[in-house]
Amino acid sequence: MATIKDVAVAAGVKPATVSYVLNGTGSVSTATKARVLQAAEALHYQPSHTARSLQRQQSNTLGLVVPLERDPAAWGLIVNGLVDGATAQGFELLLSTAAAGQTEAAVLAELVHSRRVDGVVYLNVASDGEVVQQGRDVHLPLVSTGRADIHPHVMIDNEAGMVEAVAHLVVQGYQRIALIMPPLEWTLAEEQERGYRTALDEAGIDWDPAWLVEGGASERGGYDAAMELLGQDDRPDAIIAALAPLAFGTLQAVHDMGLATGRDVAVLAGDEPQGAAYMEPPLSALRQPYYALGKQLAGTLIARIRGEECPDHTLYPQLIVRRSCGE
Amino acid sequence: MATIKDVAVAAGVKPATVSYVLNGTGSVSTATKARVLQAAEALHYQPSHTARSLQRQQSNTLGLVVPLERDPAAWGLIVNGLVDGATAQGFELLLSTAAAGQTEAAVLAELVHSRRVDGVVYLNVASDGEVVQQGRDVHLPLVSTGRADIHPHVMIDNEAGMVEAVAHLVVQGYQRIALIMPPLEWTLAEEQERGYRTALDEAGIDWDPAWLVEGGASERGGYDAAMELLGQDDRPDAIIAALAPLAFGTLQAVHDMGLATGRDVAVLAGDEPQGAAYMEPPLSALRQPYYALGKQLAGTLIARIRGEECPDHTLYPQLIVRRSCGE
DNA sequence: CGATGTTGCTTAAACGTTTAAGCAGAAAGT
DNA sequence: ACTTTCTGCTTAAACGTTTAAGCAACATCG
Repeated sequence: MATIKDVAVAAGVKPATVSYVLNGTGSVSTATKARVLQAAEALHYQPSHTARSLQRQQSNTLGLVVPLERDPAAWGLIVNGLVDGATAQGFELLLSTAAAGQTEAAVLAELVHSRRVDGVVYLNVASDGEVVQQGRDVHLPLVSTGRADIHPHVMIDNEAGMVEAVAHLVVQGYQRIALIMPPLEWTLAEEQERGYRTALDEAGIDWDPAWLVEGGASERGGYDAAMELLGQDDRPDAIIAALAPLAFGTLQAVHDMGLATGRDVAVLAGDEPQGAAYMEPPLSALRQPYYALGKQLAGTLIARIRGEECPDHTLYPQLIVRRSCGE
Repeated sequence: MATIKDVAVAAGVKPATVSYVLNGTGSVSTATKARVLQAAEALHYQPSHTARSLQRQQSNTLGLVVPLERDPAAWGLIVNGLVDGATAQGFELLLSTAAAGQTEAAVLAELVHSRRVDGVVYLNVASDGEVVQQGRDVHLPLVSTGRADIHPHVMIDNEAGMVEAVAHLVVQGYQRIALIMPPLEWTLAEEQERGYRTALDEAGIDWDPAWLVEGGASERGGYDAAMELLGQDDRPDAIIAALAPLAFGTLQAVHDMGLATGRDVAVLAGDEPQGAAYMEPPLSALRQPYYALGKQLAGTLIARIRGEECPDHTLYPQLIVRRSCGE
């Protein structure tokens, strides 16, 4: 592989001159410039990213601490957004995840201390108390999502999304609206619950605490939770399932109870699964802006790295109304 | 950030000694060793990955050329497999994609010449003739999928998957089996068609060329293709849709023609969408081993990098039978 | 015509590691 | 007691860049 020295020799100059030509810094005669460019071209020369990083003390690379738990659907889109956002600004993306027995916090620390990235994206800071503290200590640019108290951040306003969903159900005439929540330790649970309460209070609707149940993150959990809800005396006439798997389980439960989704009980998913439009009935859902989240995270982090202004951002889920919550 | 020099000073030795201690090479007295370790600990010293890479001429990093077109569902799983496979062996993953107006081949070339990765994963080599040639030229370890003639590779045997699917439909008594294919320039199209023909020939069933239609990659394309198929005089009694979106479009078309999926016409997806089990009727499908693909790609590439044996691998789709193709 | 800039290149240091080679001093063998 | 071998450290070069500083040669100016 050709180095700057090879090019220098081929062009009959010293490496420094080659560097000046290639970077457009320094003053070089047109003749020399031409010879250098030609030599570089002929040798397929490309600077060693490693050597350049070492010297310049920056790598044009964004680090991503890959979460241990990855919601498969969301995850792919977030990575897409990140890589596109990074590439648009000339950055690349380095993925790092925990080896066996390692915590996410440790991965972050390693990434930071290895000095091979100019900044780090940390998803779901919330889930890890240790990291929150560490995030503050780190002097390397860091952008996160999931906690509003770490700056800069990009948030998805799940509360607003839930408010919109509940409000829509209310307008449709539903009065007994239940919510199957994700694991309570996820900040998502808290955010959605706030939205749920806010919307119902605002509508002046009394709600039964028994309509708020945790379903975990699995289809099975959603099924069990929905069965419990539907078995109540005063059973809900609408169920919001926070996650896609919970919604699947719910649909199954509604069916098994001999009820019809959309007629006997409305179902709305807090996260839109692929093919939601093709289920029977088509499934209403909140469409989460995962791609935009990734892209914005990259953009914000790069702004931060460059010392530009990097305001916090908030993105909103979009309510997609289909037949599973009436027509 | 602490460097090896800082540690050396703190421990009262020279940098080389620190290096020897930390890498376990060289002979150092236990006393000195202890002092060095303590100093390193106190300063939170971690070697600069960049400097180490420069010196060792290897980075413990795998490069991934991120395709321009990313099937969102598959993509997330493949990345998961890659990152887990890499991490398991102490490697990290660098994502690189084309900037505006850049080809995938150019990204590959840049990645290779930048000398910041020890090997490259290239998905869908097939789609890009330029890359095939380049792949052969590159002396950096390269692993691919999608073309059996580039070594090493990890393939998904789509032909076998299709044979299994068709054979199952035949056993179920279906005789007029149609196939909605992905874009014909994808190797997938060719592989699936081979499987389709093989299975039908083996079963001694005559098939009508009109039952093989291209549907592209969108729901709309699947809808149109299915409408065309179902409008024929001798309409098929079973439709295999190569991709998830094609399957969605097909389901819609069956419905719009006033037919019942699973009773009037069987539908089988060549790629299983999330929630397939919860559609009505539950959708039969080939489950693609995307995660395993990613993991194996990483494993194979690392073996190649280490100079170990790295045989080619073949993975198989798994047929998941549900009610959309009879009971 | 000598002082002053400017142009175009070179020299050399630096970035943070690793590692071959060197070299004292101690232990061991003759 | 004198070589030899080991132990434990240091010196210095190397990896491939960038960039400040140096320095000729030449142009410009009073």
